[in-house]
Amino acid sequence: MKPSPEVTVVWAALNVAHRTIHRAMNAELKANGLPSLQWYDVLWELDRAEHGMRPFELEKCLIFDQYNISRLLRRMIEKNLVDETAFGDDGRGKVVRITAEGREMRLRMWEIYGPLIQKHVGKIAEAHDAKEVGSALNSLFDAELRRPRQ
Amino acid sequence: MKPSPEVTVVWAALNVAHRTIHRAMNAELKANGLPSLQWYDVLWELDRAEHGMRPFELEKCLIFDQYNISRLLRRMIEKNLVDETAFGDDGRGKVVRITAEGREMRLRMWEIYGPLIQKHVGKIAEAHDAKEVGSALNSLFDAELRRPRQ
DNA sequence: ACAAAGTAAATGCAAATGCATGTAATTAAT
DNA sequence: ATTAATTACATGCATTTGCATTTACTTTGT
Repeated sequence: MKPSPEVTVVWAALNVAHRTIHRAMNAELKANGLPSLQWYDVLWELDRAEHGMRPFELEKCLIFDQYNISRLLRRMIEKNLVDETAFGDDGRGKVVRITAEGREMRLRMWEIYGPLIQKHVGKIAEAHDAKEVGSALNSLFDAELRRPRQ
Repeated sequence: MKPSPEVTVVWAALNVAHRTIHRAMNAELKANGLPSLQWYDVLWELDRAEHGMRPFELEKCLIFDQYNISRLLRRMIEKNLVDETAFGDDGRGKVVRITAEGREMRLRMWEIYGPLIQKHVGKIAEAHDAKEVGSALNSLFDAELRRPRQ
């Protein structure tokens, strides 16, 4: 079935908005000597997880590929933002936790990132109903693992 | 300035929607032996350009980095989807054009891609005003180079 | 109990990307 | 007219990603 013009417009706009904003944010983070948004997402999920998380949980809730989570975690562990411990109940598994240093890093990132969200995405609230748009976008994917985000 | 919760929800939803849909579409294209959405975007822009385009124009309208466009075009030229000719008026420049094979490829991709847009993004039209959402998303970036898209 | 199937995570190798810089041509400045 | 600054595009090198496969357990089926 061919896509309707309205739907196509949504898709095109979604792409452009995402790319433009994402690249601007990453550039700004980098300019401040901070890691990328990817790292923020991991830190944020781990910061909220009371008892750490399994890599496969991160994989699902952040929509990463398994091998990417695996390697990203290794890099973050090397930087002491995250640590890992074996998971007793299942010999294959492990649990990753954010470190104190990781929490600090997340906060430093948030000082930059938070205002950037408002700057780039806040425009939407000027002429549109942000709640409506958020809910519309949320309807676009099958949510199983969604947890509220800061 | 800290971001408002509504705005943050829009941003989070924008990210999840984009990633989920993008990865599903690319997976489907690959499963059909077709190139990625990136390639589609280039083919589409070139298909509409009557007299070819300069790489720097593609760079701007597709929001690519200069070196990425440069290398992407090289790969597409190697596959005979695109060809290049020197640009007479400016010795530094060149003009790239879609080939007949490139047009064919775009159509083959569109047969898969079009329905996927409807499938993944069409949901939005069930419970929301797609035009409103499209316009809201379009308000998120400063558009200079926007041209309507199929 | 044992083999077969499934799941969690890591990894070797190839391809793509990011970053800095290079090359060549054009435009601006004095 | 010469030099300096800018623009268009390419590229070497390091990092990251994608893909396929591997390793090490666990669960299921008989």
